Amino acid sequence: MNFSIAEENYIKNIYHLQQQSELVNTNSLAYELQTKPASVTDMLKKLQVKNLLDYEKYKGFRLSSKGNKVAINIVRRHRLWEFFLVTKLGFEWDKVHAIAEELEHVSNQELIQKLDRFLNHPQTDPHGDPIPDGNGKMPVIHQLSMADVVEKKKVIVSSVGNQSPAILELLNHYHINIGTEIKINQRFSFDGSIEIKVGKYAACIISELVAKNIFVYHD
Amino acid sequence: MNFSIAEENYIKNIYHLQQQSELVNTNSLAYELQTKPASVTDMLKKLQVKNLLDYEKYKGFRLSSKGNKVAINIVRRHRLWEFFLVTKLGFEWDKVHAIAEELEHVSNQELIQKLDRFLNHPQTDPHGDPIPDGNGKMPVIHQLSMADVVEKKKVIVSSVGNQSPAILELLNHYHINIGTEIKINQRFSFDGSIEIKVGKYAACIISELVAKNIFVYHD
DNA sequence: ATATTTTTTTAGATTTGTCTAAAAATTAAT
DNA sequence: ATTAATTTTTAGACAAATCTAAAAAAATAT
Ligand SMILES: [Mn+2]
Ligand SMILES: [Mn+2]
Ligand SMILES: [Mn+2]
Ligand SMILES: [Mn+2]
Repeated sequence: MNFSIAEENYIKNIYHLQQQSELVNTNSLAYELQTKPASVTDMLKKLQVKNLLDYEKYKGFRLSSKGNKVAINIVRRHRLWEFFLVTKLGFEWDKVHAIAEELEHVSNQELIQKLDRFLNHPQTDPHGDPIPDGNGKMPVIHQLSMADVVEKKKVIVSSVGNQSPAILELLNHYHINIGTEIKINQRFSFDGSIEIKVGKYAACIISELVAKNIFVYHD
Repeated sequence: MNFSIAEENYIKNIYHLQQQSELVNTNSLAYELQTKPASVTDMLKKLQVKNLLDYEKYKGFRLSSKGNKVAINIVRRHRLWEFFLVTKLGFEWDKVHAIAEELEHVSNQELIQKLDRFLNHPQTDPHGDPIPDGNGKMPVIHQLSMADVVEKKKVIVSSVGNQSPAILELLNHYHINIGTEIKINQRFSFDGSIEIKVGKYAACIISELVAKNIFVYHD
């Protein structure tokens, strides 16, 4: 079955919202898609008719198992293209989302299968998110963003999302490299900054933006 | 300026039809786009309003200079993606057109510029067609398909569009390789087949399909 | 020159996806 | 338990892109 770009964008965003809460509501999906609640309701009906959605008026909605499969396939395409854009074309990690948002809708099975092989079956996209395989299976990722690590944990830097000279300069200043051990001391909710301790250096604070771009191994 | 997928498909196909005849007519464009003449007329008006088209009712139409620039840009994207699909992803030359037909509409300047660099600024697509540069300049191509060579001409094989074992087996049988000198004896209009003479072997006939896939240097 | 055929355009309808404004249902507050 | 606020849905309109059927213009044939 083939879906329109609009349908695919709805499906994918429902999928993402479901990662946070079992049932999705009209307003949050409208916000996510930058559209109006009335438009969402219209589309929900169409998706329900196509058996992609479990939906009861006024009661919220969730993807059906069929809808879930479709969603994971779109996510797969999106993340593979993001990986391609960063590793092959040399894009910065923060510039690829908008482009992948378009590329994900080129839905040719063989294209994605060949792209996956060309990229050597990557496990995570440039933001550290897992790339589902052709059967929809998500790889278990041990790597995660430092912005998501709990306090008091010791971690080891596995990769850096942003390859720009600007962040590399900053990481150098913090004495952070691939393999560096970092202890998360405390997270400040005001701006999402985190106090960390790197090796034997004095504790210091990194911004939320920096934390998001440092990926670490977790035990 | 940004154009819809439908608009881009119209613009590109008008461009291609113009290569054969200065003025384009409604029916042939409708045929090319697999749509109805009435739909074409509708779109022509829209393109005229956007200054992409010189159009007078009942008198045929052609792209404006602005429309031409847009068209060449779409052609550039299409051919770069085709080149990518064949050389990087390992597609057969005859499978890439439909996919490039979709990819060409992902219109991000930086994406195309980086793709071009990644591919090492290719001059021709897998079908031997020239790839315009970022300024719309078409490279002068000395290579052309044997299906386009005039009779009595001697040529040298430069490349083969189709890399499949099936055609390679056949070319082997004809004693044709890269660098082989071929004389075009006669073209038969019934099926587009061509009688050729390869080296000192007896003259033989190749099908139009084979001829289209043999690219040659021309003096 | 008139009639016939072909090409092109118009008129009006349809599908998809969107919107605003108003109504209905649900949830929260008094 | 009413009232008020929020959320969701409906009703009706609109733009883009398409279609069919009919009218108009141009090209061709007699
Ligand atoms: Mn998208
Ligand atoms: Mn991502
Ligand atoms: Mn296209
Ligand atoms: Mn081509």
